[in-house]
Amino acid sequence: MTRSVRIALARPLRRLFDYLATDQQQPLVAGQRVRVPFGQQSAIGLVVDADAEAPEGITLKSILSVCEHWPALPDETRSLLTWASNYYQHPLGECLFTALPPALRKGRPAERPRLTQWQIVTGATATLSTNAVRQRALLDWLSGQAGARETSAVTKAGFTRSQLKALAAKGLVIETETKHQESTAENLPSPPVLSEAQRSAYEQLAEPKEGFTASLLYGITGSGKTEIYLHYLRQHLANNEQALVLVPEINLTPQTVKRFRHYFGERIAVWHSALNDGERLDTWLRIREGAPVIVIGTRSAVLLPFTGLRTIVVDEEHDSSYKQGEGFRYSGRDLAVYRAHLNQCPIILGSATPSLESLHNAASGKYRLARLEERAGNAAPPVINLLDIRSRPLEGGMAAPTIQSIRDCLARGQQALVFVNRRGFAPVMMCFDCGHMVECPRCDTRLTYHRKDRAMRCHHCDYQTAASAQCPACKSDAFKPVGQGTERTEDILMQQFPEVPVIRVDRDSTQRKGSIQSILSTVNTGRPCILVGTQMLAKGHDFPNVTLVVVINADGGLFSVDFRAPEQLIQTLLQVSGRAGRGDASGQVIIQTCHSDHPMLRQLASGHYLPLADNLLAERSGGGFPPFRSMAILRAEGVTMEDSIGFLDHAKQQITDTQIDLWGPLPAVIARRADRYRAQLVLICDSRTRLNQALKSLCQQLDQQKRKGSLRWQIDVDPLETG
DNA sequence: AGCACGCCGACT
DNA sequence: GTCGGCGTGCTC
Repeated sequence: MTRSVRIALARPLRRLFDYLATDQQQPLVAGQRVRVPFGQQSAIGLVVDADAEAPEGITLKSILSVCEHWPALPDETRSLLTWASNYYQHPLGECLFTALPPALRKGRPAERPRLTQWQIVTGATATLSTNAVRQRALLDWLSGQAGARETSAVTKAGFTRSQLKALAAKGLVIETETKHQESTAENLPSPPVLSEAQRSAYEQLAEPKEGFTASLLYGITGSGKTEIYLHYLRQHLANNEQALVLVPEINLTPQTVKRFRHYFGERIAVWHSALNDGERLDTWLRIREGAPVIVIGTRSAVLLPFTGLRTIVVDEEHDSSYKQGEGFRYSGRDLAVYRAHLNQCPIILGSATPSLESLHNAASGKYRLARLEERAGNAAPPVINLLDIRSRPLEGGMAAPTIQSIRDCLARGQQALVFVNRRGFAPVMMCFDCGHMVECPRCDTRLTYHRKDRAMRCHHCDYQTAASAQCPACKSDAFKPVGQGTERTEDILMQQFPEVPVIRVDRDSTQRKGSIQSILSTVNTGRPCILVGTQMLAKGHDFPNVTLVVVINADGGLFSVDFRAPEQLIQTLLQVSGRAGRGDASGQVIIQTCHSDHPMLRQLASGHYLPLADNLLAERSGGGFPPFRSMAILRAEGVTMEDSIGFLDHAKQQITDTQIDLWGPLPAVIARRADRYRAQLVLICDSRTRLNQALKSLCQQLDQQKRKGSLRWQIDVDPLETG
């Protein structure tokens, strides 16, 4: 019986490949990177099993080379991904490779990029030409620095690599290489003192000596959860141990990092999508080497190669950005819980509006619950008012009492925040004579209007076209945008309040003007102003002088087809309400609605999340939805709807377990996207294990069967969106 | 995913 | 008569 090496490749294939190890090579171990021949080319592979039984009837090829003599992926990370591959039914190779930084995926050496420093050459005589303005400035800046500075420090000061190179060529500065070293014993301040309420919540958290324990930290907005995390890390993390702090994309701001650096200095490592390949490789290897880092990162940080992970924190655990929306559709939060389990270490899940999943786990005793229901400092909880806007005239989406409240707020010298709940809402172009709306030629969507560049765009594909002044159907001039996009509201506010700045914060305005920080500099002065915006305003940012929050339209999520919509609506409304009155002045919230008698909204006005969540959980239980049952969706996308539905019907027949309920197949809510027709089959089951088994065998069968090449399918386990 | 092989339209 | 379109099949 011959032996072979089983290898995973970064290909969307639900299978592994076997190779022969050459004699002169050292014995391989799982997790090692190798280069192997694959088809007509070569590829980087990861060893999954170094001593497998060779398959019969195939002539195996030999491994070409070994990238390094140690496993790039440590055992624990590999276990995590192997589990995830099985749980999410995603090919193992693709799962393993998403945990490698791009440089290592491409076969680059696993070495930390050189750390170069630059310093002035004393006594250099070369002269700079008078037009070398930036080089002159750089030279001045460098001579003002004590000793050599790293390249990153130079670029942070506003200079460029090419300016450095130019000065080096003239012999005016010199480049030196230094070694990476973990800084030792910095003199760092103790975390801020905890309040009575914070201390009591802190004491309810599990301690590391208890092994794997998940704690759900329910702390209302403004209660100071971050201070609790800081204390916990300081108290329980030894100097040689690693920790992971997951945060939603939007919350990973320079301020957040600065706050952690203040208390943990150079131990803090940051991981997010904006890092370049060099930075990714450097941070990744630092973690792989076992440096005692505290990583603050977004979703993908849960896949980093820790070897001494002892504490995990997931902040805003309910946040939907923890779920990857395509490809390897993992939940960063759920993988974090599994990872804590693998490491037998504690995990803290924090939120002001915990997910129903986590609350359910707390209720069933799987998680322990720590409650923090007092705001830090002097801040009182905001008062929430429902304003019924039925048969009230609106201007830019706002009723007269709303505008009056904004006026009063500004008159008191305070700031107002106007939140446009635009989930599924955008300004579309409509003809007021014939009612014509412009649709995307490739999708079942309407084009949205963007005033900045007078363009109409599809939010679901890359289609765009110039906006016309007349209705394309009847040539009427009454062709205008309708809806309550932020732009319309901004207009009206500027008309009504010409004396104060109106600051719009949404994806458009932040992309155009750079960082959200610069946009918010006006807000930070504390002077009266109005913030108008979408989701972005609801989380993360602290606006001490905002005392009034207006929600333009709360009703979007009340009657949605998506079973998660009510939960998301409540979470968003409470999160945005939490922006009001975080300083000394108390806050007020106005929620405009056409359903002020809706029980859910009435309960929301009391400001308490947990009773609301209980009711929502009861509804989920009654309807047989998650978290009481497990759900997965099989999605298909083909050239015609018949192809997609036909494929799903066929798949449906292959699911033999009668304990699995099958809903559909049905066309997706947006049935046509980029000229492809989408449909889905929902699978739901009491037992997660049974569902997993069924999905596994379904995948196997579907992989084997021939089908139209144009048909694509995918599985989404624990889907967030069921449209 | 990539790549090759394989059959049908507009071009030097 | 060829170049190239992308449908189909294979990769240890």
